[in-house]
Amino acid sequence: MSKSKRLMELMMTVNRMRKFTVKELAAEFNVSSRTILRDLQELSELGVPLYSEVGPHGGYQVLKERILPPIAFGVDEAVAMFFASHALRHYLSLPFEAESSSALQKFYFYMPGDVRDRIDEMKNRVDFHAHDRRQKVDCLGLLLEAAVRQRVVTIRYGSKQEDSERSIQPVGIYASNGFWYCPAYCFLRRGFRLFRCDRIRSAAFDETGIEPLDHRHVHLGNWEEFGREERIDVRIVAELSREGVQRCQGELSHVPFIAVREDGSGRLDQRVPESELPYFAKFFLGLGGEATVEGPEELVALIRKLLSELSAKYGLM
Amino acid sequence: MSKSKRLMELMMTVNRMRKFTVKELAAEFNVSSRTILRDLQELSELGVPLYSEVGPHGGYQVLKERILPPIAFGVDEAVAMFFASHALRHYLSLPFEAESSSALQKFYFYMPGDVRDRIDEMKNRVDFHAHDRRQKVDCLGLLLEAAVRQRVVTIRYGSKQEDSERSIQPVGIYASNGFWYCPAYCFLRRGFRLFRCDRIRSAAFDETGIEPLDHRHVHLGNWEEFGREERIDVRIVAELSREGVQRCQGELSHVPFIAVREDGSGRLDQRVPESELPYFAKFFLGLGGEATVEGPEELVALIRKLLSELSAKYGLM
DNA sequence: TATAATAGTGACAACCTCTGTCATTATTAC
DNA sequence: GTAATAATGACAGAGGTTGTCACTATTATA
Repeated sequence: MSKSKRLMELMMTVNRMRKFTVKELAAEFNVSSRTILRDLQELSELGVPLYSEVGPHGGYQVLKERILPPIAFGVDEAVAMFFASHALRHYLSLPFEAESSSALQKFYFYMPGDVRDRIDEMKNRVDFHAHDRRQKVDCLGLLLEAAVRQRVVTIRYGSKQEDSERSIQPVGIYASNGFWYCPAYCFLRRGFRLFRCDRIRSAAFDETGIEPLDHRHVHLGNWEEFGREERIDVRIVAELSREGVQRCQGELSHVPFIAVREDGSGRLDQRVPESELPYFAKFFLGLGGEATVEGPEELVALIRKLLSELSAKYGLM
Repeated sequence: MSKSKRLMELMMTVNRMRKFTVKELAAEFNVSSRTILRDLQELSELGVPLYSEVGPHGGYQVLKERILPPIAFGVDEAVAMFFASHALRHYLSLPFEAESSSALQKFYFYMPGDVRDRIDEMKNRVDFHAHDRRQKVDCLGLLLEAAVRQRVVTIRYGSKQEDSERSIQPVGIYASNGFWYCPAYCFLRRGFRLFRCDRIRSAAFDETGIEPLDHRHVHLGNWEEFGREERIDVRIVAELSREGVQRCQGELSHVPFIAVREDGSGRLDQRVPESELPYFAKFFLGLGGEATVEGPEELVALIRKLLSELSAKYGLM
């Protein structure tokens, strides 16, 4: 094998292995230890961050900075990755320690000229928005670590009514609509609940010895299925104007079932958990004249109640 | 310079240059043409997709698949890029032709073992949500191309009231809240307007010969500043409950100015364009009892009007 | 049709780099 | 102390690399 090829393969090999000795590599590549030593020095000069320790159980290591081997990317692929990563700048807080901007700069810098040109062209023309939030969330890394390692976390949580202390076992974290959310098993409520990370005032791994539950099979994709047996559905029916249809499609978090007519108006007919009726009452109120709720009766009653409260507040009755 | 180093640099060089001849490279690297030919063949064997043409104006080219040279990434950097790109799967439509998933697979495949482990651990535990939408948008690529190349596009647009045909010159496109938006200069209204891409029923480059305007200085970051001279601000003041504060922070698209008190309640005091008062009237109505609007008088009047309409509709008066 | 520009191949000798071996030093765990 | 490991230097020989030259093939252009 020629030296150049050996160097390339060596680069990949040392990246694959956490730890290795010169002897091992010499055996693997069928060359002498002396040669491997010289090769490793050359890799070092090429930028691979090697670190060595002498003595028994010593050996070589690659430091946490790894070399990504040469990868063939199509222009569009590289561009897509670039803008996806670029979108992370909208997040004030990320669960990763490193700033993604450094990775982005490297990526950009090493890109072939025409890809870079393409990116430059598009730089101010494409974006994946996220709501910009001022609030910084410090606990993301801890929550993620807890989710990965199945650990219990004690948090102080500011819910709608008041602050409370509780122990949770996170399922994971996700960003949505500019906020970070953490679904977790709540030992207080004995069930899965959704927490908003910016309302977590403080968080730390549990020290009181609460035994973690085995929730390795629960993840972001399926946690909602667990512990929701008490859910009762009611059927909402509402008549929507053209604008009402558009706002429902835009603002409801789950894609609503709406039969849309030729002229753009439509009719919503959807089952929702009974517990969410207060939310929908306010939602349809916010649509003003664009929506007319026909059922269920409880929902209409809630809307009437809100209406009279508001009428009183604004001096109409 | 040693052969290995020359090969590495050669790889970067050919990636940087669109087109090149053997002679040029020979001059640049101070070696003979024969050597460069041998090197290029070796690069070819290593996977760089080279293509050559003989004759005058011939030469070498690298095909559109480019080789990304070795890059040193920290674990966190690679992880961040991975998840950012992973988030693109939420988008049914993207302005890039390539599927980002192919890039992601390559990226993942070539990653050092421990980085891959780290990603696997986190795979179902971190996510950047985007509202999942059923609608597919076909015109994204065209709009983006038009924005980059300063071209005029003729669209059929379904606005709040009705469908209409108009010529626009896109500024760019961005995804927000699950929808794609396209700010553009509208030749019909003679000003910049925001279009929602899924409401663009059809789009094509203009054929009627409308002269594009020079809007190269207008981009996603500043387009709102152009052509908004008629804007009149009014000052909204509202008292908010704890929940009201949270909903305002979550749902208003611009970060609102809210003075938050110890107990979580707060007071909003913000200037907004007068034209948006109808929107805010409905918004505050949707907050129900969590908000009490104190001013301006026009806003309160709008709310009262909505209230009495709704009261009539729901049989309260 | 001739000419020039380009890629591509083969051969060969000179040169230089790479490789293995050996000797040696330094460090550290056990 | 001993064994395991990295690190360095010297040297000779093997083998790879390079430049030159001669030649072929293709193609745009005058």
